[in-house]
Amino acid sequence: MTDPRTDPRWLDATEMAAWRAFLSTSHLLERRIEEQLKAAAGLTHPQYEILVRLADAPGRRLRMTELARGVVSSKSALTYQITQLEKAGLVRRETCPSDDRGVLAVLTEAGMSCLDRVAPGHLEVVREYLIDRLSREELRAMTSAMRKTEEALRSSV
Amino acid sequence: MTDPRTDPRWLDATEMAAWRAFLSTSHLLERRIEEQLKAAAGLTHPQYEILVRLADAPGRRLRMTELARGVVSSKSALTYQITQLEKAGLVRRETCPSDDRGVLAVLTEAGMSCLDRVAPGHLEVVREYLIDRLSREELRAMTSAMRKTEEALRSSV
DNA sequence: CAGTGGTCGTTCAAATTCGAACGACAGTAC
DNA sequence: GTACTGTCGTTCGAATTTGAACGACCACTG
Repeated sequence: MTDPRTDPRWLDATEMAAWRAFLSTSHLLERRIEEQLKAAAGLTHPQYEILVRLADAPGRRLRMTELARGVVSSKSALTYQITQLEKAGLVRRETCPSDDRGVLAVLTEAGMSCLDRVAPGHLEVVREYLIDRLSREELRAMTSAMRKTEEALRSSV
Repeated sequence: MTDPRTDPRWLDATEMAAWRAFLSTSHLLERRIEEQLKAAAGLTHPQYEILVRLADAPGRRLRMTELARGVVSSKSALTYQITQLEKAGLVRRETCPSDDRGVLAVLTEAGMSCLDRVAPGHLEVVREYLIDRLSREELRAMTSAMRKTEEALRSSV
């Protein structure tokens, strides 16, 4: 384990360029996606991601904590967003039958049809700016890289 | 130009996996970086990025709008953060000599030494979770991919 | 010089985020 | 059963972000 106080290993030009490109691009893409979702459905990106995760889950329902892990947000942020989505009728809360502490977020029919309506336009943005611009080899390498980092970050918490 | 309403080109499994890995990883990494910077220096990531951009700029100063472009934030968010950094003594404002509307954000000596103090620990995180885990080929492919997307997003606005 | 359209940075209200603290419940040990 | 330790989801206050609206200024036109 290196000690950054005594061994400041700077990034070389190539590494720094990679990091900055990643950083700028993730922010720019986030901005663009947010804009598209807001215009198309009045949804924020976190809200959309919640709907997606629920739609993929067995029974279209997930425990709050598990959902928070999936969408990478704090528990309190999820509580807030589920409340918003509940007001909009896209999600409802159920108490967990096997654990009285637990709460299940459940995708409603309205939520499902909202997702069906919004997903194509959203995915078109993802295609237009990211997926369709990458060669098959770039796509493969990026996925591999992202997975390594994701695994490292998830297992370190 | 395809119409998402009539031609919903879904992402195949490989593409979807790539997109989700990118999304989760960028959020997880953002979280980890935020945590490290907060603990090490009481800085947020946006604040740190502002210091970096100013340190790299000629004369260690940049126009507000140009700086906002660089760090990918709204103008109002930048106004807020520059005010915070000014209170901390890391940045000061100057009026632009060539344009009375303009404001220059200038990195102070304290700001420069703060950056020197904080950068190694920050870059160590970037290394530990991203850079050092990637092969040279993955790094190259990721940079190429990110640049394509970044350029597309910057030129479309 | 007055007029016009655009850019600059700031202000404002509203929405969202986070971490810390909390009460409620689960699981285990004794 | 009682006590202890940990997890669950929520609440709270503080900090931050956003887009819209604003006044100030620039550059150009006539």
